[in-house]
Amino acid sequence: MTFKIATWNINSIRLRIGIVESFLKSHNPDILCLQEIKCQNDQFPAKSFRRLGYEHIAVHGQKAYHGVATVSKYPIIESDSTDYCNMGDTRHLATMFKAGGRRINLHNFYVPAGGDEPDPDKNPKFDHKLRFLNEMLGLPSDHAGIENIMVGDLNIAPHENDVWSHKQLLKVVSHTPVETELLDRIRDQGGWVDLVREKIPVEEQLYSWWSYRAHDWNISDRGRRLDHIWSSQSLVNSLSSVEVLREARGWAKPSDHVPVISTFEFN
DNA sequence: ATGACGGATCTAATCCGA
Repeated sequence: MTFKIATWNINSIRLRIGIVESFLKSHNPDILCLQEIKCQNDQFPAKSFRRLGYEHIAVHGQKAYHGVATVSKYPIIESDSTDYCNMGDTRHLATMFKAGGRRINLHNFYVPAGGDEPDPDKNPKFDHKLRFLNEMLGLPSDHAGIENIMVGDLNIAPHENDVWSHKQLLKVVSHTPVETELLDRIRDQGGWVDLVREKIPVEEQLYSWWSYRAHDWNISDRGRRLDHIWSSQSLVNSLSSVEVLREARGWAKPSDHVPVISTFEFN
């Protein structure tokens, strides 16, 4: 039984449903987790997904900002969202799947970006980001017989080779030590494994986001790896491949993020 | 200075992203 899971910060699902459809046709994931859908639940283009065989849909949207959705070819046994920081915003969606004898809970996250100034006393957005991450510290990868996968836009590039210039980004939100160390603690305390770096050596530069503001994103290549797929240690042996779809940044009217894909083989 | 842009909304000018 194959579980091919993709995550993609789409930056408006209504604007980009066309490239999402072509991505689904060309790469055929079983499950797609979206962030920044930027619409309310009843505005989500569910019919487009159903037409392509994604009959199981969980949406947690809001007007204009944020919003996460998980669409699947496999049945979603249950879904649930947690309101991190009690802000009433839509940044988390958990969906439960059965895979053979396993029960797998898939977390779809959109962690706050954190604004410009990396100082929680001066910048409430950075304070929000740190409080959100601190609440994620309690999240176990393996609990009561349920194995977990975590995907999404975590808005942190943890390693030196996850950014185009480690030195130049040390004081830039997304790569400051307070953020990267907190993300390491979330991973280690929860027993999570960074699946993308299991397959693509940390010595290689790897990005999943490039700014819209660059003159030529591909030539300047000043990217960051903000989008992640983690799982419990118990699922690592079932991981067959990962892919970061860099080419998607060059598609017509692209998102500034590209899909990140992991494939599991369960027996 | 990566930031020389691109979303959604109160369709004009503003807020937001990272």
